[in-house]
Amino acid sequence: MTIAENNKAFLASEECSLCPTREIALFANLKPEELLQMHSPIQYKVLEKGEKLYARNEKADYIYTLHDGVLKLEQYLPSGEQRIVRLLRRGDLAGLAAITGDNYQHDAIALTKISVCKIPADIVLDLSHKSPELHTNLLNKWQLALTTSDTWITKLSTGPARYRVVRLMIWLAENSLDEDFYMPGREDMGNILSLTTETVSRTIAELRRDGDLELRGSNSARADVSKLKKIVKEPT
Amino acid sequence: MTIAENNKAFLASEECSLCPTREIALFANLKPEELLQMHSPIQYKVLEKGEKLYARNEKADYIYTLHDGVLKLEQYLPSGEQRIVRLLRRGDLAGLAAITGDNYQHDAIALTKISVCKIPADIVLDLSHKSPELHTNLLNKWQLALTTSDTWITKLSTGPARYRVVRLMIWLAENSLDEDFYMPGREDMGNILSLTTETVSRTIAELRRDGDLELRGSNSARADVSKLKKIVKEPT
DNA sequence: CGACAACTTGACGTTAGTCAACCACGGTGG
DNA sequence: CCACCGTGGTTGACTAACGTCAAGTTGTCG
Repeated sequence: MTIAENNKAFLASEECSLCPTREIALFANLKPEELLQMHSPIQYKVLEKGEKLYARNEKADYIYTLHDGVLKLEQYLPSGEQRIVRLLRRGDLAGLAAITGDNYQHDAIALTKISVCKIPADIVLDLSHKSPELHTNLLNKWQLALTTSDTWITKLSTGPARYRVVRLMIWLAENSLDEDFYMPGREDMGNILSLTTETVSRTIAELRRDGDLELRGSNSARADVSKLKKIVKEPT
Repeated sequence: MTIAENNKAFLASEECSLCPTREIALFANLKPEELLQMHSPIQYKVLEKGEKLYARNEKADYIYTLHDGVLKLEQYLPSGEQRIVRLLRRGDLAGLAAITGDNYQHDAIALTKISVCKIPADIVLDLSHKSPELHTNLLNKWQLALTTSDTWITKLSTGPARYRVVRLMIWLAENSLDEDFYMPGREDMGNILSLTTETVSRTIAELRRDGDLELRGSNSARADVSKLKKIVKEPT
C-alpha cells in the first residue's frame, strides 16, 4: 500500500500525481493544475474478498477507480436467476451511473481483495466540464464499458457450453498481467456464462484432460491461449 | 417527411429547431445559439428494411440519431454464430464509437424502414466541449446504452426459452408507442435470445395458444403485458 | 398466379440441467 | 496436533429442454 493508508482520506492534488494507476485511469493526462482543482477528498479503500462495494438501487454518489483485484457487477431477476454482467479489473471504473445521477445498476462485489479510489461523482461531473482531457477520458471509459458489455453478450452467452467456457478462459488470460490468471469460482463462472456449476465443472475437467488448461491453486490457472483459440476458431 | 427531403443536406441551425425528435434526441435542451454553431451539414436519411447503416470495423465518422423505425446492432463470431446485441428505436443513438474515434463495433441494419440524422462525429465532439447541455445529453445516452446492454444480458440471455421470449415481448411492448408492437422475424429473435428459429416459433405458438399473445399481421403483435409479467414473476 | 422466403410442426438426438453422493481443502476448536 | 465441519468442487445417473433434420404450410411480392 504505497499511496495512502487504508481508509484514510487524502487530497487528490497531493497524491494523485503519484498514483501508479493514474496513467490508465480516469485522471490520466490531467494537467497538474487541474488535479489541484480537486480539493475535495478522495478516499483510498481496500475491500476483502466477498465485500460489497455498492448495491443496486442505492443512491449513486461515488464512482470508483479499481487499482487492484477483480470486481464483479451482478444483477438479479425476479424469477430468482442471477447474472454477472461484467468483471472489472485494474483501471476500470465502477459506478458510472453516479455521473448521470442514476442509482447504481448492479451489486458490486469483490471477487478478490481489491483496492479502489472512491471519488465523489459531483467532482468528476464538474471537472469534466472544465477539463477536455477528463471529458475525453470519461467518454473513453464509457465506450470501453459498452464494448465489453456487448462482447459479453456475443462471446460469453452464445453457443455451446464448451465454447463459452473457452472464451471466458481466453478473456481472463488476456486480461491478466502474468501468465497465471485469476479464475473465478465455478458458481461465478456459471453466472457469467449462464450455465450451472456442474456444467462448468465438467467442462473445465474436459479442458484439463485435453491438456488445454492447467489449474494452479484455488483461484488460478494457466492455459495455452493459442490452443484455446483454435477450439473456438478465433484467429491467433 | 416533414423535416427535409430524403438525402438532402441541410443546415442544422435552420431545421433542428423544428425537428420533432429533438426533445428526446441528442440535441435536446440545446440553446438556439448553440444550434447555430453547427454550421456543418447534417444529413437526413431514409433506409429501407434490410439496408445497412454502417458496418463493423468501418471507420466511424458519423453518429446517427434514429427518428423512426427499428435498427438492429449485430456482431458475428469466428465460429459462425451471430448475435443481435441491441435494438434501437426512436431517440436512440447509433454509432457512438465514432465519438471516441474507434471503428464501428457492429453491423447496423434496418429491421423496418428507418429515418435517421447523420451527424459528423467531430462536430458533436467539438460541441460537447462547449455546451454543457450536449455534454450531459451525451453521457446520458451512453449510460442508457450501457444499461440496455446489461439488461439484455440478464433478461434476454438468462433462463429457459419461454422466459426469454416472454421478456423480449415485454420489452417490445413497453417500448412501443401504441398497443400493437413491432415483432422481429423468428430468426432475428433467435439471434437476440440465443435460441434457434424453431424454438422461438414453438414458444410463440404456445403463448398464442395460452391467449397471452396475439399476432397482428406479419411483423406486429399485441399482448397483455401484465399477464406476461406474471409468467416471469415481474412486478406489474 | 407462381415462386420463394418465412414460418410451423413433427420425430428424433444431444446437450445441459437436476438430484444426489462423494471428495478435497482450509479453518476451527478441542 | 488432529478431528471435525463447512464450503466449494467433482462425478455419476437420470431427465428435461433445446437443437437438428426434414417435411409441410402460409404468406408475400413480383
